[in-house]
Amino acid sequence: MLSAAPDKVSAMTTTSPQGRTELLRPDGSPVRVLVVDDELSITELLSMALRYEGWQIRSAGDGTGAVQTAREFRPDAVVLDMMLPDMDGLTVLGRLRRELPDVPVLFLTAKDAVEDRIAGLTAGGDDYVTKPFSLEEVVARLRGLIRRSGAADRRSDSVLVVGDLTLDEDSHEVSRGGANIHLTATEFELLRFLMRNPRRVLSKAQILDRVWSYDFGGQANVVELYISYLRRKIDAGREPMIHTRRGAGYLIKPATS
Amino acid sequence: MLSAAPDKVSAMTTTSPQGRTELLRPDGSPVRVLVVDDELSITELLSMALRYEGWQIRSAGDGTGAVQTAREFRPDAVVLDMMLPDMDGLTVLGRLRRELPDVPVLFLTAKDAVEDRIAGLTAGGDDYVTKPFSLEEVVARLRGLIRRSGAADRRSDSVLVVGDLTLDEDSHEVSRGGANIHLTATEFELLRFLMRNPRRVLSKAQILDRVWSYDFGGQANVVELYISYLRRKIDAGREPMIHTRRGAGYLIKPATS
DNA sequence: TGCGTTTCTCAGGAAAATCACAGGTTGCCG
DNA sequence: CGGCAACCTGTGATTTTCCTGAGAAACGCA
Repeated sequence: MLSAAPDKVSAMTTTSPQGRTELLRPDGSPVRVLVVDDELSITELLSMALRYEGWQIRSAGDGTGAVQTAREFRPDAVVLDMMLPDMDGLTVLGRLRRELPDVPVLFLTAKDAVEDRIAGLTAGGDDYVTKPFSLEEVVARLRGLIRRSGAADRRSDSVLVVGDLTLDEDSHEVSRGGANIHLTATEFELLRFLMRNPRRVLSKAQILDRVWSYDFGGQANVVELYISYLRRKIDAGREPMIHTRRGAGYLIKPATS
Repeated sequence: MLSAAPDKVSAMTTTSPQGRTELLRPDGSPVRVLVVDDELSITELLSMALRYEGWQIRSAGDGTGAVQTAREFRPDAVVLDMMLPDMDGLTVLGRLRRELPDVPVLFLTAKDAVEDRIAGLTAGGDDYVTKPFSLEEVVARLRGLIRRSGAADRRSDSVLVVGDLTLDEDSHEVSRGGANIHLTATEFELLRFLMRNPRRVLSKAQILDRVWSYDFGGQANVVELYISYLRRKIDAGREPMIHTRRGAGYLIKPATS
């Protein structure tokens, strides 16, 4: 096997004018991701979200198609549903690996299947999320996988910084002005979403769509509630960083400005 | 390097951004490992895990293939199942040795295999693990073999340190703040895995995949249980180093922070 | 074989997180 | 300034996640 894999992604990053951090391949071309799921609604949802990340997406509805597409598309990462109509998830994995030995895979599994036997899936550096998932979660995991699969440089990529607020995606640690802040899982994901889009107004609908699972059926005011929680922990006493744009949404920005 | 011992690996190490220590060959190229087993699922699993260590992997399904591959791949270490379809383990070993006199070999044996026969073999600096194995165990043994086969410097590499907690991979000694701590085999492997990934959240699935045998079919809460055991021994009374990230996993970090 | 150790299952309970609900507050408009 | 819509947040019920004691089974060793 050739070591200098031509399709390897280095953890090169660039920051777009909007302040969004994007992953790019060494030659500056967009990252390529293959999405495999038999439910069209899922592939559509994922494709849209991942395209929004600036990535190039292809999708397949079964194992055969996945392998075929992988062969010519040569993705940098694969999102793979474990429940496919034509073949077992592990079989697909094996065939994918024959085409692309080093490609990282993000598995999608049913919630109750986790206990059964996901043996060894995360051992090779791969990862998984359970259905129903939130888009932020999928994107975050994918970014992690891609980052780690490339040249293992750039640790700073796992840390988001806005003003004196920092969020470490590896250790899940958040601090403002040096002081550690404990966040719950949902608070963490919400803050991550805000911080990945600094100085940009995010509507409640957008937030709901990205941070909460796609099957969330609750009241829209959970967003208000969690923004409230975050403020208590992030802005408590200090100059506020989380701002409300009445009728539009919320945004985060450095305190001093 | 070309003249003296072209395939020799010095125990040169480098520390990746994540804090993981990697083995490298003197010229900076990745370590090469040949995996030999007739069960495809085993070679796949091992290849995945070892590749994740940053090593270059080739695999073979029988003795003939192993010798052939070894000839041109010239690995720095070999993982060799003693039960191969075409020839006896000892025969394979002999032929391998003719190709690569100094390469260290990690034997895979069935649990009930005659142990004394293996014991004789490992006298030459080789090592073995019994099936079913845990990936952490295989990786650790391989690292040891490779480290020892190279220039015999850097034994300090076998000691992991996080804060005032130290773990010696060679002697299996663990101590915190000078005080010796006795751990069982499983506790030791779990702690080693945590300490090899300090300040990094490790999910229960990840831990299960690396620390427990690949055929473990039990409840995922063994991880919780062993974390509990470790805390009793490591953190007892002291400032805790093992932390729970609810809904995400566990991580270890120095107490003072 | 027998005994101490280790591994693991099971289950109860504690703690934490999530979210609905509802009343209070704020900003905006005429 | 009044009224309305949008937003904020206290309270508590429900659910999820985690911790740990007790004991059974497997193991290791003499």
